[in-house]
This record gives sequence, C-alpha cells and structure tokens, in this order.
Amino acid sequence: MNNDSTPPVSHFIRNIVVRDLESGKHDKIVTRFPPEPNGHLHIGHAKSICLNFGIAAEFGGTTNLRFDDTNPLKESEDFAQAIMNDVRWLGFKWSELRHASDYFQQLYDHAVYLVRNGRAYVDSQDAEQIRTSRGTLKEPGTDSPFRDRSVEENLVLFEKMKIGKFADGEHVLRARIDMASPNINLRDPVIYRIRKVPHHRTGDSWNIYPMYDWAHGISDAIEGVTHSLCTLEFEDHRPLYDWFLENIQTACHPQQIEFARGNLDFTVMSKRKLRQLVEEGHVAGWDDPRMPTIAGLRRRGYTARAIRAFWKQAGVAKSESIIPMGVLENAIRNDMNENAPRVMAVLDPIKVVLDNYPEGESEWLQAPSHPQKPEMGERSVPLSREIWIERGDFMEDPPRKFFRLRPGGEVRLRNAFIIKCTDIRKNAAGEVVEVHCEYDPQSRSGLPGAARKIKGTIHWVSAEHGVGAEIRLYDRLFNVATPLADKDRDYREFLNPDSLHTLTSAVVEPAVAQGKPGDFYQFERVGYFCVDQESKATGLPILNRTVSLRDSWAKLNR
RNA sequence: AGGGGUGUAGUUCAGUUGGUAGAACGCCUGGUUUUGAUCCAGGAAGUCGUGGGUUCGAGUCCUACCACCCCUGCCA
Repeated sequence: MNNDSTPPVSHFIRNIVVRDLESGKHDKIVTRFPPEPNGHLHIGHAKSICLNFGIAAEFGGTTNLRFDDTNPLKESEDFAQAIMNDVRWLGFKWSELRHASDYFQQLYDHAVYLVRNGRAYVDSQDAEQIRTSRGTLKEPGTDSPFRDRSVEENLVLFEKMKIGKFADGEHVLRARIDMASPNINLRDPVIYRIRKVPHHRTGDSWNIYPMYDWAHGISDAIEGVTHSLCTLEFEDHRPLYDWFLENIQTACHPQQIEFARGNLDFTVMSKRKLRQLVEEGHVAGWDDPRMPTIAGLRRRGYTARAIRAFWKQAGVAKSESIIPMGVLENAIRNDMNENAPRVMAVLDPIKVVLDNYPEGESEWLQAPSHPQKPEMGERSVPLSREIWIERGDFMEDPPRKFFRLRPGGEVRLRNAFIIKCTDIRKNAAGEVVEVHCEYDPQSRSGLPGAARKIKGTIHWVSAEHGVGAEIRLYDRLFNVATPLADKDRDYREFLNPDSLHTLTSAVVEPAVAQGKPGDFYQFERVGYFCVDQESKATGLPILNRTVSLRDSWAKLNR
C-alpha cells in the first residue's frame, strides 16, 4: 500500500489496537473512513485517512471507504468521485466501497424494532417546539406530549412517514431515552426526519432519511468495524453510539475512539469556509494551489508520500493543537530533496555578457541531475556569450558577507565557469541593466582549473537557449496564524493579498520546457517547482512554486 | 442539575506495572559542499497547569483548584 520506511510511531489508539489484538478481543482489525460527500477532502481529512488506513494495514486488517450520505440536501456524486480520487491518490486502497445509503432498509428495520420495544416514538412537534423542550445546558428538557404514544400508533405513523404521507417537518422519529440527561445527545435524539427530496444514490425510494447518530454506529456494526475512529466533538455522542447498539439486534459493537483534529496555522480547514473561499472567488477553485485541500496540495506539487510523512510525524493525540505550516513544508522539502531533479531557472533575470566568450558560439555542458545521486543521471545545459542571472545575485554595493557577484568580484557559474565582473551598464534611471564579465576558460567544471576556491556559486541560463516561463509564486493564504481567533473580525479580512505572485519574464533551461503537468524540479538555489496542469506543450510553460529552499541568508538579514 | 475532554522543551508528540524526564521539528555552534540547499557533529532548551496528600521515591496514584476546548441542528 505505502512503503513508508520509518518505524511506526506509538500513540494511544495504536496502543488500544495492540492490546485488543494481544488480548484476543479481535483477531483482525477493521476500520472505515466515513466522509460525507458534500465537499472536498483537505489536509485534516488526510490525517484521518492515514490513521484509519494506516492502523489497519499495519496489523493486516482492512478499511472500508464509506460515504456518510444521509443528507441528500447537501450531498452529490461529484463530491463522492473527487473524494475517491483523493483517497486513491494519497496511496490507500479501500477494502470495500460502501454507503450509509446501502443500509437504508436495514436502518429502517432496526428503527421499527426500536419502536416495537417502546424505545422510539413519532414526535409531531415542530422543530421549534423540539428545540425549546430540549432544555438547556444547565436545565433538563421536558417530555414531548407525544412521548407516550402507543407502539401501534407509532408503527403506523412511522410507516406513513416512510411512504410519503406527510410533508417535510410534520413528524420525526425520536429515540426514547431520557429528557433529563445531563448529556443533551441523550435527550430523545431525532433519528429520522422527513425529506421529500431525491437522493443521489437511492433516487425517490425514500421520504425519510436517518440522522448521523443512528446511521453511523449501525453502519459500523454492519461492516464489522472493530475501531470506529472519529474526532473529539463526537465524544459526547459515544454514549448514544453505545445505546443504539445495545438496543438493536446486533452481535457487533465497535469501539468508538476519538482523537483531535489536525489544524494548521495560516489557513482555515472547515469545509464551509473552504467552500466560501471558492464561491466568493478568493481563490481559483477547490484545487487552487493555495488551498489546504488535497487537490490544492497536489496541484501545488505536494506528494502523497510527503503528506503521509507529515501526519506520521505529527502524531495522534487528544489535545487540540495547531501545527506550524513550516512542518508541512519541511515534509515536502525532505521528499523533494531526495527525488527532485535539479535544473536551473532564473526568476528575475538580468543580463550578463561574457565579453571574452567567442561571439556566435555555444557549448553544451554536462550537469548532474542530483549532486548526491549519480544514478539520477545528468542533462546537457547550453552556454553562450550572453546569459541571464538572478537580479538579486548581483549587487553594485553589497553588504558584508555577500558571496555573489559584485564589481571586480569573482563568482562560479553553477556547472560551468568562473567569471569575473569587469563592467556594468546602467539606464537613465541609474539602474544596472547589464553586467559585463570575463570568464576563465580553464575553470570549466571537471577541469583542474575549476578547483580554485570561490566563495559564491550562482545559477544562470543561456540567453540564446533559455525558454521563457510563467512562474507562480505562492505564499500563505492568510497573513495571520489563526484567522479564526478574532471573534470581532471575519476571517476573510485576514486573507493575504500577496498569496500569489505571477512572474512572466522568468527563463528556464531547455530541459524544463519538456516537462509535463505534474513533473517537478528543484530550481537550484531557489526552490521546488512543478509543472501546472494548465501548462500546454505550446506557449509559455507554467510552473508552480511548491516551496522555497531553506534560506539562511534571508534569515540572517531579517 | 450541567455534561464531556485536554494541560510534559519554542512547536508537535512519546513516557510501559510509581524508580535520575525523551524524540522529532525548530533554534544556536562548528564541519563538509561547485545549490547561502543537502549532509555530518555538537549544544541550549522543561518547577511535567497549580496547591496539597500517599510513598523511601510521583509526569505516573489520591485530592482541591486554575486555564482552555466541545455540547442546547429535523448537519455530519
């Protein structure tokens, strides 16, 4: 499935699984990943996916993908397809694809059983009445006037709800538990509501749909789930989860275990807000590379391997925490450092003329694709009399410790020759527009003359051979670490206006122009970039910056 | 008559039946280097939320507090 090499990390859920295996409570682990198909998966869901699939796989168990499709008003097949695509892309294989809607008949039958036993009743109060009679956090609720309807009447009414004799909202089916429970979830929770709308899978067959609490635990039991992992906010629901399974006829009673969601700083992670960002046009779509969605991260250049490594490193616990974005970035840097072929690209070019290089000539130099991995091969890089270098790699009047090109100074061109700055040309505004150098023909990489000690090495692209490219520089979506923390201000006020910079005058070495969408590179000394899906074989190649290289020079100057 | 949770280096987390507080990332120093990257070596860094108690000994057991999070959808 995924052969991530580091040993498993201990956490409380894994400890429970180990114990249950050792004690013989279970001899096979079964988990499930239960998304609602009402939006796209994000990095937080990936935590649950890695946990559920990872823990089962580690111990030879299985994991189902089960869509929690109990609310036809919000759900769609399009979202379901996107979710399946994302789970597969993350590197996981579900044992079986299931839907809560597959179990609608069984769920209904179990509900009838509850009614027969006097443990559920049809309530004919409206939503407002149900709400007020539920009580408050500190005061008990009061019984519905319909709470003591006879079994026979309840059976008839529930049947009529099912076959569509009533309008939406006229009745609900409620579990008959305890209106005075300190746990509000136990105050006769609604388990069925009337919704006369078609369902994306069951069509018009049903006029009533089960609520989450009713559907979820029973679906788990039907699938023989051993450990039902969910997030902290469902902790209060566990007594209800258990009550339902104890009061229906089933031999299987999965254990619900709750863990903390994974939060990242400088972003938002709720489906509602992500949807809002898309619909209001703050980003280009669910797969905008600034989005924390799986689709966004993928387009940004993140690999599934890096995402898995990230969540493994973050661990699983019950305390709420916010993980610094830098940790995620570190995960993709580690992956890219291992696997990305190196190339040269100049993002903000300034021209350098090698005055002593023969006019009209050029040569192709061999350059390794990875300095520590000769097995990754090499590519040919053309050099000619005029080249582009990064504007920031030349300074007329540099500060101390500036290792790059300066008037009269020497610098090494990566994979090529040592050059010396002999002259500069300025425009009317006094800006340097051209740098003139002499190159040392004896210093070509690989020759003995290259062995001289030179402080700085810079990247470059031949002006004659370089290919223009559009480079999209992404930064964090928000300019504050916790956009939701300020109760008085809307999180959209903290959107980072500079989260996307598009460069259209960048120049890349010819090898990059051959790249296909999804291909990735390290632009040496700059960062990791991938070819965007919009990039076409003709026209400007488009590259997304996944993440910059770590930069201790920039840090030094902060 | 509220209930359910969580507090251990800067951060994210480990810490088995009580026995000298650990890892990773980040940070700082040095080294290697034709990427100011990578890599290597070393270092700083914690009154284990607070106060009591039990014990020869408490991050771990008991107790009282404090802080923060979640819960009053016919959402999941």
